[in-house]
Amino acid sequence: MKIATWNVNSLNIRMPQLAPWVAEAQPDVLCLQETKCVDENFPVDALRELGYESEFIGQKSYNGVAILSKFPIIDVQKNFLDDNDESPKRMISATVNGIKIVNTYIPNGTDLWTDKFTFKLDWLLRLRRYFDDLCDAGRDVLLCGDFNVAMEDLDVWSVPRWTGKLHFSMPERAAMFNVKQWGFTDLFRHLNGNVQEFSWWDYRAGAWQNNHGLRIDHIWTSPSLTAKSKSCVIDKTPRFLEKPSDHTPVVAEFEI
DNA sequence: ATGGTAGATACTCTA
Repeated sequence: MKIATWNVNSLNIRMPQLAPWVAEAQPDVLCLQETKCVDENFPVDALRELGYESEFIGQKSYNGVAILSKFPIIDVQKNFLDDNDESPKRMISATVNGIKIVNTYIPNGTDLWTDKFTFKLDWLLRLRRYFDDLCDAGRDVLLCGDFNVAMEDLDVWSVPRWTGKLHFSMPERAAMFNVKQWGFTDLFRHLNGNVQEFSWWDYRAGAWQNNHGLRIDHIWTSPSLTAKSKSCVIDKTPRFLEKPSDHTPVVAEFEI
């Protein structure tokens, strides 16, 4: 079973790239972030023609997450239980083939110690509480998405450039580490050792051309699911296309 | 200290 995560930066504008990518990569489950698509406009039929059922929660212009699956999707939860209609649409969870999948678009934070930054830190506390309250660390649990946090030195193209900066600051990494402490393994790092690969390159300042990237898109797994993992790769091919998303997919394969 | 680009929206915000 193959599970992928991809921040598409607008699903509707990316459909012409998503369709051939899924035809080639053939993920059984594809978790999307930044769909920027209200539920009424979600391309359910087009995705069904590609072989996927969809569960989604979106809003106008910003945010939005979805789980696409070739297998039945059950026990869907959209956003946290203490969210309301005005809350940004950043989380969707569901069970597919016995795996509890939690797909997150973790807040960007904008700038250190702004309101949006403290919202990010608080959101990560709530994410940890979600696992404490509603998930069993002894089961197959997968947390994935655009985390907007690079966890280690190897995950940024330049440590001096990023030290203390948004996406790599200590408070963000500590908040993310607290989530990890629930029982997660960073699957890409676990299976690939100390390689340096990135999943996001800023559109600006020639970041892609200079490989000035960050690894901020992640697949984290609970112990029983880690034991069933076979591979975890970052597929850079969509980032080479004209008008790409600034993120590229991360794909994991399991013996399930 | 600032700007560089992209997307959605409607002349600005978010990333």
